[in-house]
Amino acid sequence: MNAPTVRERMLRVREEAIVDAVNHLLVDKGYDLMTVDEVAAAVGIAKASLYKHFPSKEALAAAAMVRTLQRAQAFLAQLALQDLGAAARLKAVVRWIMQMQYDGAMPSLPSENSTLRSVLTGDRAYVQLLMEVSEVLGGWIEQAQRDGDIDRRLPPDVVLFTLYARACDPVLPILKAGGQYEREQVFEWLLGTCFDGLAGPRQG
Amino acid sequence: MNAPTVRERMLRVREEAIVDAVNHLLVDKGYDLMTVDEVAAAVGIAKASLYKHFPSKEALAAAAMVRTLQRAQAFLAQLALQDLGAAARLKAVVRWIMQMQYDGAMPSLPSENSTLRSVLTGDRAYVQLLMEVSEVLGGWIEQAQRDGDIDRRLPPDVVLFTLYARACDPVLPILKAGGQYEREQVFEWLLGTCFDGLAGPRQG
DNA sequence: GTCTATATAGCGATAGAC
DNA sequence: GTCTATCGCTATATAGAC
Repeated sequence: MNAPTVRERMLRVREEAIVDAVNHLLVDKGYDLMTVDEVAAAVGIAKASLYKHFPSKEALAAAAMVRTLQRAQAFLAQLALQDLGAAARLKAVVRWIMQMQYDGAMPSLPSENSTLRSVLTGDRAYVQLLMEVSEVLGGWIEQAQRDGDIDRRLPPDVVLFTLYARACDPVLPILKAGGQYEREQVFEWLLGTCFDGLAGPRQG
Repeated sequence: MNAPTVRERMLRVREEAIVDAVNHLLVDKGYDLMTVDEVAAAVGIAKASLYKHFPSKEALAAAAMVRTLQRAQAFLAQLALQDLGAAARLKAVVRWIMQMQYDGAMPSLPSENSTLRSVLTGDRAYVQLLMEVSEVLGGWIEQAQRDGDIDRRLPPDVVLFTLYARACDPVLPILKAGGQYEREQVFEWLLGTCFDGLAGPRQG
């Protein structure tokens, strides 16, 4: 690979700006309610110009979600370097998800039957990344079960789905919208209900 | 009130059929992807006839969600007659939600920023019912906290939102779609993660 | 109250000039 | 690659006959 030309760098910057706008709109309105006109307006270019960069609305959304997954992957890699137990790593992941969502930096994962879901399952890069991330998390889950920090009777994939579901939990946005609790306090409560349940820790 | 005429009864039956079809489509595709044409086709009447019964797509969805809430309310009333502790009642409610969803009888509650949410918050009957249901659940939650079955440090509304969120948890449909676990087994796992967390019960 | 046919509008995507 | 202008389709909602 040669060094990128000025032209290529400008293109890359422009496309980053597009993905930023898409990301913001996905957070704000979700895939179905987001329009390509809005994306173009947010970036400050004409709609037709958008289509020179990305071939479809689906590709726009996929690009944003792929970038989110890449950031998640980077966070996992950084976590893996630290001297932490498996359960502590999993909790850090959930906390990271909540922080990203609270700060409006991460779109909700698509629930079943959504348009976005079918878009993403058709995107090779996204599926590949999701598999890699799941691989890493799966290893930590099994380790946490051996450590006795996660219920050994739960199949690892059930645990994995439950963790992923934190990325589309409506409780966080509701509590944020309510505005009567502190950010960190909300994180503590939701981390608690996730790992210790509504009953709370038994030996505290 | 006089006794209903034959005409009124036929009207009511027809509208029940419409709400049934809407309910089914809401479960299947969600509000945004459901079209009024589909509803009409499912009922077997023309679209224009639908609009004689309900003034808009929004009203259709609201009617279906109101009926769901009425059924929830009836279940709560029945539960209140039984000799159960507060925590046991709350678990029964969560189990009921999961059963309804598993059997395709209950649409997912709308997450934040969805079209359906703004539709429902604008519907007086729905909001009123939701308040009544929340009142009952709120009482049980506080009792369960006094009993020590739910973490006393959690604000009751955080607990309430967490329970409501079980009605739009993607983990249940994913596990159902996977098809590799038994229905009752899935309920046990999800009930467990809800009340005892991923860590599981500590003194079991 | 049911139908057929149509109005109206929004949105994804494209044509074609520059 | 950027723009303006427009196509083509779909979906909500309505008109008007019966």
